[in-house]
This record gives sequence, C-alpha cells and structure tokens, in this order.
Amino acid sequence: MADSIIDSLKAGGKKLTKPRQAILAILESNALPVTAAEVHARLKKAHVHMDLATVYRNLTMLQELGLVDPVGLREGQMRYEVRHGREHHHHIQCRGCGRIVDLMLCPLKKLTQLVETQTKFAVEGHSLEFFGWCPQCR
Amino acid sequence: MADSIIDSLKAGGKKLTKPRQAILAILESNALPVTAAEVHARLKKAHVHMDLATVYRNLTMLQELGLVDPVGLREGQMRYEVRHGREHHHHIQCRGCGRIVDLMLCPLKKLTQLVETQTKFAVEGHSLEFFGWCPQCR
DNA sequence: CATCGTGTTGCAAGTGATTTGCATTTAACA
DNA sequence: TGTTAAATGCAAATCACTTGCAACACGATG
Repeated sequence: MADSIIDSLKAGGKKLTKPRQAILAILESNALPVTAAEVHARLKKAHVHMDLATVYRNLTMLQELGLVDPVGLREGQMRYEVRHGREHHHHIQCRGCGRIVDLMLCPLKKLTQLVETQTKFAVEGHSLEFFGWCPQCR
Repeated sequence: MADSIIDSLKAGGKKLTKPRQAILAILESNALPVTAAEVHARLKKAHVHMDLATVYRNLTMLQELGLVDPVGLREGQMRYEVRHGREHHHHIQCRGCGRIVDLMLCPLKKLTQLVETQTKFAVEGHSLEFFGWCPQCR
C-alpha cells in the first residue's frame, strides 16, 4: 500500500486495521469506481468476511480524508475510487449495459473561476459524468 | 400548462389526470430542482391529497418522456426540474446550507465531441454539478 | 513485552428513499 | 354512455445506507 495513504490515515488519527487494509487493496486493484456492495462482494470472493456496515464506514471515512472520490452515476447508489496515483478525471457510463469508462480529461479549471465570479460561492468540487451508448449497445 | 407538455404526454400515450396536472403545476412554479418529497409536501400544503408513490411514478414517467431533468446532488435523493421553457443549465450547491443556485452555462458542447471520439460512445447526456460554500456559509 | 486508551468491528435494528402488487378509479375516445 | 388502457391509493416490500452497542484490536507508552 502507498505510503501516502498510510500517512493520511495516521494524520487523521485512523488505524490501519486488517479489514481496512483489505478494503484498500480492493479499491487499489480496481481501475473503475466501485459500490460498497461490490467491495463487499469482492471481499467475500477473496474469503474475507466483513460486515457491509464496515465497508460503508470505511468508504465514508476514506472520502472524508480525501483518499477516495465519490462518483455518482444516478444509479441509486454511490461509487468510489481511490485518488492516489491517478489524475483527476471523469467518467462516461453506457445507458445500455452500464459499462463505465474513464475520461482522462477535465475542462473545468477555467469554468470554476467563472462560476465563482458568477455566484460568489467558493467552489470546492464538482461532479461531471457523461451518459450514452457504448459501441456494443448502440 | 404548456401545449408542448400536453402534446408530449399525448404522444407518449399518457393521460392528463388531475393529480398529474397538480404535479406539473408544482414543477412549473419552481425555478429550482425539487425532490419527490418536496413536491408531495407542497401538494399537501395546497390541500391536494396524493400518495407519494404517485409522485414518484409521475416524476419517473416525466423523465422518460424528457419533460423533466433529473438533478443528482449527492444528497441521497434525486431532484427534478421541468425542461420546458428553460435553457439547458447546471447547478451549484452550498455544502453548508444546501442552497442551490442555477448556473446559466454549459461548456460541454465541444467536449462532448471529444468524448465521443475518445470513447466511441454515443453521448446522450451529462451531469455537471458544482459544490462549494455560499457567501453566507463561507 | 504487558498495558491502556481510542478507534474499529460485527451484529442487529433502524432510517429514508424509492418501488411494487393489486383492487379501484378515471381519462380518452368510439 | 360504454369500453379500455392508463393511473391512483394503499399497504407492503425493497434497497441503500446508518446507527447503537458490546466486544475487539491497533499502536503508543512504560
């Protein structure tokens, strides 16, 4: 596991428990954002017994520490992906099969300033997701 | 109510029932996106009794017909707003008080083409929401 | 290495949003 | 006005997520 992750946990007064390591291992092995239920299922497949509540608690905590990013795709559930070692990016999801693909771009740096001027808000984040049809489902 | 809405309902084989009219009236009177529960509450305040399930069924149907747009702000519930008579736009929500402000801009026309080239998906829509702190909460 | 204090976990129960089955009603149109 | 498909109310169910609490496990310290 990356030192930066361990450092962040320590800085946040968090412990590096075995269940937590297992969750982080799953997250790090996944290129695409996963749901709590998916994390739970993959742990089970790896013969790691863990309560779903523990998965949720950890995902929430990791998000608060800024170690994972939430990804909302209007699915009725949240997805999460590790931030460590990856560029800030967005996603596109197929309306047919649900397949998710990373978009290695973010056009919103300039726009953020415009939004701040326009609204007087201090912008802290944004979500940008695309929906469409993948080549197979088209 | 706008003719275009009535036409769309008819084209979709939908009826213009009284409950449905009441829901559309609420939606049209709201500049900002509302939740199903909010619609239900405003109906109640206007002494219109209606089951929450009916509200949900109508919002889903109106979304399928493209008459309302879903707005996901990571609140654990969906919001909806009428599309009729309004420019395509996005939102910003305050992390402090939850206040939502319309952003009358969308920088994504060019980007959509880039995404299509990059992924071979046929892009059909996108969600773009900002989060931050409003002047009062800062 | 034993101890202690705080963070963590499992389990079970609880929420809150959204959906569904079904009997009854209603809009649209012949 | 009769017919029929769509729509509604009601109650129950589902689903994602959260919470209370007792037992447990890091990791700092002696």
